[in-house]
Amino acid sequence: MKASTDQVLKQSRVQRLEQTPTSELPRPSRNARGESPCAACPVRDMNVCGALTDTDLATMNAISTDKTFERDQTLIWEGEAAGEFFIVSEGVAKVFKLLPDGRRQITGFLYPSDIVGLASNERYAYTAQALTPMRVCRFPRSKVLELFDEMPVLCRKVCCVASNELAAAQDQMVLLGRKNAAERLASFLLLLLRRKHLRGEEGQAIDTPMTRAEIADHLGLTTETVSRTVTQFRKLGHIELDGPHHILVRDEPALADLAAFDDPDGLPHTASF
Amino acid sequence: MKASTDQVLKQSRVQRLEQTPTSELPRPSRNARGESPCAACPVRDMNVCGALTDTDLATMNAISTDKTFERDQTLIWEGEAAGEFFIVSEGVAKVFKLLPDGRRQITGFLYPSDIVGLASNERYAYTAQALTPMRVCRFPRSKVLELFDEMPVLCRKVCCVASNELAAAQDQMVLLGRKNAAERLASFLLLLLRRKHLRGEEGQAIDTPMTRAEIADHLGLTTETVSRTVTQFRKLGHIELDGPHHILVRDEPALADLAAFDDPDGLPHTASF
DNA sequence: ACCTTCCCTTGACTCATCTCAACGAACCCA
DNA sequence: TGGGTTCGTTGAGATGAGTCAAGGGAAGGT
Repeated sequence: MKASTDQVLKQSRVQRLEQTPTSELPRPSRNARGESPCAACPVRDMNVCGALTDTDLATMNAISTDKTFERDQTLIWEGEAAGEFFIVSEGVAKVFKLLPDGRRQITGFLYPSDIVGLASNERYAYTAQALTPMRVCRFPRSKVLELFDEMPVLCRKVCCVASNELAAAQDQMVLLGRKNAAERLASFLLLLLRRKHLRGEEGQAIDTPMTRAEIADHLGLTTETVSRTVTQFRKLGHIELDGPHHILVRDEPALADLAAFDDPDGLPHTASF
Repeated sequence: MKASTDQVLKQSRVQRLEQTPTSELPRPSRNARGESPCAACPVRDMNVCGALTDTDLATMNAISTDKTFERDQTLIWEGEAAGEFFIVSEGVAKVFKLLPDGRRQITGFLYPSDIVGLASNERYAYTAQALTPMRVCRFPRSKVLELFDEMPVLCRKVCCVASNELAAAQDQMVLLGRKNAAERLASFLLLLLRRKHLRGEEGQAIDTPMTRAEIADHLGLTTETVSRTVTQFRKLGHIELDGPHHILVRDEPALADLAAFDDPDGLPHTASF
C-alpha cells in the first residue's frame, strides 16, 4: 500500500545522482526554459519514469502538474477519495495508518522516485505527510488509467512497482513479527543506506529527517526503545551520530549481521514485468 | 482462468461450498469431458479470472496447467527461480519467509481464487506450502508476461490484484506493529470470516486448517499465546470451538471492537484499475 | 535575551508476552 | 493393541520492551 519502503530500492537502473560529485546537480526548476520539466528531473531515469521513452514521458508530462509541499503538509488523507498519484522528485514523506485510539503505524517513508497513491482503491487507505519540503509530480488517477491502454509499458511498470512494494511490505512483516529491537533498527538503517546508494548517492552517512517517534512507529517500538538502541549501537561503534538526524554507518557488516537480512547480498531486486 | 460458459459461474461465485450439504459438490475434474476446465472452476468468477471474457479466458487456459498438491507439499521455494504463477482453485496454503536462525513469518494464507508468485522478482522471495490438499492453475510466468501485450485487461487486473495485496499487507503491518495479542487474533478471525463470505460461503463458522503455531507465526505471537487467547475468547463467549480447527464466531461485534479495524464497515476494497 | 515547545536521552519500574515445562488427546503405523 | 509423534492447552516463572518520569538541548517566537 503505499509507496513505501522499497520501491526505490528495488530499482536497479539508477545511475543518475551519483554523477553529481563532479558537476553540480542541475536542480529542476519547474518548466524552466520551457522544455519538459522531466528533462531536469533528478529522478528522470528512475522507477516508472526510467522505463519510458522520451515520447511516452512527454505524454505523461502532459497530464502531470508539479507541486510542492512544506514540512508537515499532507499529500493525501486516509479516507479521502483517491484521485491522484504522486511521484516524489525531492524531499521525504511518511506514510501511515491510524487506529481509532490514535496508535500509528508508519508503513513507509517516501524518497525521491517513490510513488504514492497507487495502492489505493476508491479511497486512500493511508495518510502521507511531508517530513521535509517536497517537490512531487502529480498525476490525475483517471488520466493515468486512460493512458494504460495506449501505453502498455506504463501499466507493466506500475505492476512492477506494486510488486516490488509488496516484496518490501513482506520484509517489513518479518521485521515487525519476528525481529527484536536491535534487529529492527539495524534492518532499518541498512535499508535507508541501501536506498541512498540506489539513488546514486555515495557515502555511509544517512540522514533521517524523521523523529525518533516516527522511527518507532515504523518499527513497532517506542521512542525510548529506539533512542536506547541507537545509543547502544553508538557505544558499540556500529554507528556514529552527528546530531540525531545524521547517522554515519561505521560498521555495516555488524549491522548486517544483526539485521538478519534474508537477502544476504543486499542486492536490490527488480521485478521483471 | 479458463474459458467457460457462464451459467456455472454465476452460481459458483457464491454459493458453492455451502450448498454441499444437500448436493454433492461437483468437483471440477481437470479437462473432464474435454471442455475448458474453467467451466467447472469454483473460482471462475473471482479475482483475475472474473475480469476476463470467455475468449480471454480461453487464451489464458491455453497456457495453464492444472496441478494438485498434497498437504505439506511445497508450491514454490524461497530463492528459487520464479518461473510460475499459481491461482488457487481449491485448498489452503501458507506463504512464509524464514530468518537464518529459523524464525518464521507467515505473510499470508492462500484460499481459492488467491494468486501466488506475483510478488516475485527473478527469484521467489518466499515459500508457499499446502496446508490441505490443493488444486491450482499454473501459469508460466514468461507466457503470462507475453499475454500482457495482447490482453491489456490482464495487466490491469494484475495491477489491481497487487494493489489489493499491498493494502492487505499494510493492514498486517498495523496489526504486527501496533496491536496486542487479543486484537491480533480478533483481526485475524474476522479477516478469515470476511474472506469466507467474499468467497460466497455463508455462516459464522470458519475452518482454520493451520495449526496454532502457524497462526502464531502469522500474528507475531507464540503458540502458547494464541492458544491462551483463543481460550479467553471462548470463555468470553466471543467464539465457540468445535475442535481446534473449527471456530464459530458467536459475537462478531465484540471481535470487531477488539480488532480495531480501520475499516469499520468491513467492506472489501476493490482496486479500480 | 528570554520563554516556550518539541525532541532526545536516560533511569527506574511494570507488564504483556515469551520461555520452559508438563500433560492429555488425536493420529499414525506396525 | 501399543508406542511414537504431533498438537493443543495450561501453569509458573523470566524478560524484553513498554510506561512513567525527569532533565537537557535546540529551535522558534516575541
